[in-house]
Amino acid sequence: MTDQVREAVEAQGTADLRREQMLRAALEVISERGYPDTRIADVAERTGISPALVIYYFKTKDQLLTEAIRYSEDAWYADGQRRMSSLPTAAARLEEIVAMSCLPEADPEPHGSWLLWLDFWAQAARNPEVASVRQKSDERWRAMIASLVLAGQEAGEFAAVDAADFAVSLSALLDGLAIQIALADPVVDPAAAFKLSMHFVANQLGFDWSPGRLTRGADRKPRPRER
Amino acid sequence: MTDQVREAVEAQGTADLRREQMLRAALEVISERGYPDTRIADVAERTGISPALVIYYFKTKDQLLTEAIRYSEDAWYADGQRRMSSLPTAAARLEEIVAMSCLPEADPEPHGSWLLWLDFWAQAARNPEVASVRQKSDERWRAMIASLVLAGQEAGEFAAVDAADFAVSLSALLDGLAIQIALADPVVDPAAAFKLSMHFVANQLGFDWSPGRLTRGADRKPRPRER
DNA sequence: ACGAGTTGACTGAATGTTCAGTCTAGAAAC
DNA sequence: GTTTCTAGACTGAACATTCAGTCAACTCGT
Repeated sequence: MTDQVREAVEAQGTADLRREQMLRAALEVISERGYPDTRIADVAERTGISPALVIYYFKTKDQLLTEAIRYSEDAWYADGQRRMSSLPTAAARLEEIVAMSCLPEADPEPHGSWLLWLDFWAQAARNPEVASVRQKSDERWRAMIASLVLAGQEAGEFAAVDAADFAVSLSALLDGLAIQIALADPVVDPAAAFKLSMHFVANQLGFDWSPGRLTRGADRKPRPRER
Repeated sequence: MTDQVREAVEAQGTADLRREQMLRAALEVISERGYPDTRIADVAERTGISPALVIYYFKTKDQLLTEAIRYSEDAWYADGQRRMSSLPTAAARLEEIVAMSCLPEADPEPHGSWLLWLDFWAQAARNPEVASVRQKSDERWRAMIASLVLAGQEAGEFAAVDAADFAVSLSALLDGLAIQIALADPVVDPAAAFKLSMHFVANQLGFDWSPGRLTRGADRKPRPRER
């Protein structure tokens, strides 16, 4: 662990490393305590530095938290792109996306990322900075879905639905299910959410899908952690 | 105004009246400032009383806010029941439900109720009291949808889909769209959300639906306010 | 009918805590 | 030897909650 850190220190400037450590720590704390109850002191402690240093890097608490959210968003999106890049068909990529939204998989903190979304949304309601991050993120997300649909249609995999409308619907559905998953609703577990989503997708796009077609979770090698 | 208040005082105990005033004030403040930034002083000021009295009625701030949310939930659900009761077909009732989730209509505070949901979810993530309120509320909501579907199926209006699955999907879709609406996403306005939802419903349940079938918003008499 | 007791609603002024952000000065890097 | 990092101690403000009591409306014994 210390070695990893040291390597990283060599690799990039101390400053950048520190920044990232703090951002990551901030994300951890946010998902544990919630955005409003996250204290500078928590982030400092987890990073192993003094609270003053946090303020030195990020002028204000708000900036720290906002940047943390931006960081998380970017990581999530990049992760999506990376995962999809290795899959051949549009259908498989769509399935990967849906899985990413529904299934915890190798995620370390049990419900971490999902809870983050809830705070994120609530914060976006009043904080314009956060609102703009969220808006862009959603835009990207929908664009990703839409372009996948278009690709699938060109390849003859999918029926001719309106890609933009489909993107809005699917992303909304996934968001709604994510809420239930994040809050551990007894009737909507991840697997059920995944199945429902895929049925929706297959039905709308007119292709066949049955559960377990891709053996998820069994044959995956441990991915490098991020977020 | 003073007369109304006086009447109300006669009608029910002073205590109950006060409670309700505070709960309503709390909801207003929550949707303006957000749950975490709601101060007891705000609620007191809006009710025209001293902060101490708020604590006198609700032992802690947390209790006040939790009860406010419960109050709001109950009102919303009761409103749904009331609205549906006057509609003849299952399809019309479903449409009413969807409209209630998507369209601001005569709602006074512009985005009030929707923002409330975001805070509500975020809060449910860590506050068990709130979590249980949310859970029950969602249960009710899905049960309402499912029973509507069953009724429609018995009446021969709807196709034979699994009612429970449909309820989960529709409520998730509506939640997801509600987020976009609450956060004023430029591409997902209420009307578009309504249309998308109804297409989903009609498609799943196998009936025809075209926008504007029921002339919404034109022929409605002003309903008594609540929430 | 009336005044001493009783109760419930209510308040203003503390109290105490929790934090974000500042200040000063030392260590390290360049 | 100056700039960049870093920490510890500190301040000031914002709040939730407590406390000690006021005030009005009642009961009920006489």
